Amino acid sequence: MTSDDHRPLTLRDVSEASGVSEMTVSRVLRNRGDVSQATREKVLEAAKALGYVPNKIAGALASQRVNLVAVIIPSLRNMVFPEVMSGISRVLEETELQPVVGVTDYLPEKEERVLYEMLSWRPSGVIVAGLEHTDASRAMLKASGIPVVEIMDTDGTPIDSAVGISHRRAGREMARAILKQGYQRIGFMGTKMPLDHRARKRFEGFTEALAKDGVEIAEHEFYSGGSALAKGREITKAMLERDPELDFLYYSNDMIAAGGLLHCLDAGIDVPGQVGLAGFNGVELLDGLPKQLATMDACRTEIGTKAAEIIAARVENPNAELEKVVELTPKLTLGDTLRRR
Amino acid sequence: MTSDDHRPLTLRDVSEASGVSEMTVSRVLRNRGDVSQATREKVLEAAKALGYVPNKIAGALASQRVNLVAVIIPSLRNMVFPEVMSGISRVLEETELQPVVGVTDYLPEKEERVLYEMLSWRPSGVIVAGLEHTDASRAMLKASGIPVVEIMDTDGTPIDSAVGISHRRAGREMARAILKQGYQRIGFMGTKMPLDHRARKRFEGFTEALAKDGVEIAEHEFYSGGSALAKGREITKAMLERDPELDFLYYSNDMIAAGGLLHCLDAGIDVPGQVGLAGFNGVELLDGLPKQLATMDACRTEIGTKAAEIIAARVENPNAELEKVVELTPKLTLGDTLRRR
DNA sequence: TTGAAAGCGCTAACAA
DNA sequence: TTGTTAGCGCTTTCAA
Repeated sequence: MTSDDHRPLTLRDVSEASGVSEMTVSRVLRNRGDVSQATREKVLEAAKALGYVPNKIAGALASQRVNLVAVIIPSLRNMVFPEVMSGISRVLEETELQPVVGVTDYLPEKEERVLYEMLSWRPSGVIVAGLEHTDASRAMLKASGIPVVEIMDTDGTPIDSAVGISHRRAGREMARAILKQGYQRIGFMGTKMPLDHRARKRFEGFTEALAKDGVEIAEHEFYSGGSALAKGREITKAMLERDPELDFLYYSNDMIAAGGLLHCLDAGIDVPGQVGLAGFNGVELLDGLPKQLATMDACRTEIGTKAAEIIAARVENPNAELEKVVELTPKLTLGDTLRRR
Repeated sequence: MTSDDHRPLTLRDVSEASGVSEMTVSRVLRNRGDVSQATREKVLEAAKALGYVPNKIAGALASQRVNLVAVIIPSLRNMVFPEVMSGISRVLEETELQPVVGVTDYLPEKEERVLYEMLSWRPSGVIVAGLEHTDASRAMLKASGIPVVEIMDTDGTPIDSAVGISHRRAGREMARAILKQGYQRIGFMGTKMPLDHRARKRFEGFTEALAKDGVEIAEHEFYSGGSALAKGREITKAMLERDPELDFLYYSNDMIAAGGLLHCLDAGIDVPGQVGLAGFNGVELLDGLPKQLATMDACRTEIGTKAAEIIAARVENPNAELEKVVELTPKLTLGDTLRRR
């Protein structure tokens, strides 16, 4: 039996192996301060030979600096969030900062737990989806004293700053576009998610703008679970059977809208002549459907990059004067399903 | 100007506020050791009133324990990995352990960097996608002395242990199923990813099994970039124009296969009579297409749960005797596109 | 350019 | 049941 019982290597081991003080080894490994070329090489060589990996736990405690940015999102299975993540990563890769993801499953209490957990690692900043949080979560974020960016949504008051789109406005604009094309008898389908505040706000903006023109939603249905594409087919079929006079269907996301489109094509319904369709999100994933869906893109990557830029700027200079709310403008795509001939 | 310059709270603050020693506060906050009900309440109250969030950096350094599991995957945008993640999370939620994700973008050098970064936080275990790594990465993993589970693939020799499917075998089985239905003139379409070893192994297994029956791939094409659905349409169209005699198309993933299916239906091609189709992955996302695609599911969630279970067991008992390689069996679904009438 | 000492905020181990 | 002491492995600060 050897004495190799896997004690992880420390600076001290590198120090001994290279005959240089721990302090100087530390300086070499961090590229800090002046170190002669000769010592630098000796140290690097020793570290590499031993396979030394620095202990960031100790480093962070000593330096009181943790180059982590907590990113708290509802889910990874909704393509929207991976896209936001890549925007964040792209920006942070240019800096010392690193994103760390936490997932809440759309549950406020879980968000609270995840947040507590992440804050206990003393990150340099927090990016969190949505403006709605438990009181305890808001309190923690405020007390943390670190930059906080709430993303995706701008309909509300941010704790510190916010980057996103106005979902109410998005709903209103879609409603206007639909009315403008002469559609009148409109059905709505969405997820049964009392906690998906953004979908709720879009729905509110949508009905509000319709109401201004004296139009009311003729039918609506909220689903949950299952494959979105299949669900979209299914509930579209059911809704059109209930009310065959419907001339437009608005969906809370592109996936169920795609299902709806496939149903309509199968059923020989003329789209967009007889029935128009629109979704929300602009998922590139779906380019290649028989017809291009009308949709509104949620500026996902841009939200990520902008949020990360704010965090980076605030970490760099905590007193930087930055806009508190960055409202991006979602782009409406009429596609082939929202253009009456 | 107040003295409130946002020094984060420490145990000492809670200790002073509650009149209990730091050590006892620490015990209460961690539910360790015996503490009288009275003290416990005093402490909890003080901690809550102050809004104290423990400093895990310090805790981890002192206890030499970090309840983090590094999960290193190529991408979050391929739905496969979020699904693996949810399997991992589900299991780890029952334990003290927490997953932390790192993304490599399918680049070995980036994997190496991410791994180094994660190991420097001294996690309790590592779950990493694939069996192919740089020498430096393997060395780090071996030297770390923590449990390592390589996931997705079992065609190779794991560093420590592995959970996945045999992609070679998956390719072979698909080939046999296709031949069995009497298809003879087969085209292959896949991603142009020299670094996607699993796709490569499936392709190898596929051609190998065909060769056993004296069949060779008639056409193949590798694409990159763009929306998979649109690409699938496009390259399928091109391939069928080049060789109209093809009677089967095998795709390296379900998304491009779906694009291919949509093209065939548009072009009035009888599927699966004239041309059969198959993909790989079994993405639930796509249920709801006009025809159900033949595919092979990659056991994504199960890979996640099993890998997490291994890590949890090894953390619990480092000497536990566990199987080194867990090979799961992918389920072949013939669907509507691989069944000659 | 290098080194020595002190301490980051917590917990293990032991003492009372 | 509670408290005291001594570090965990680094970095900051200051001295040489």
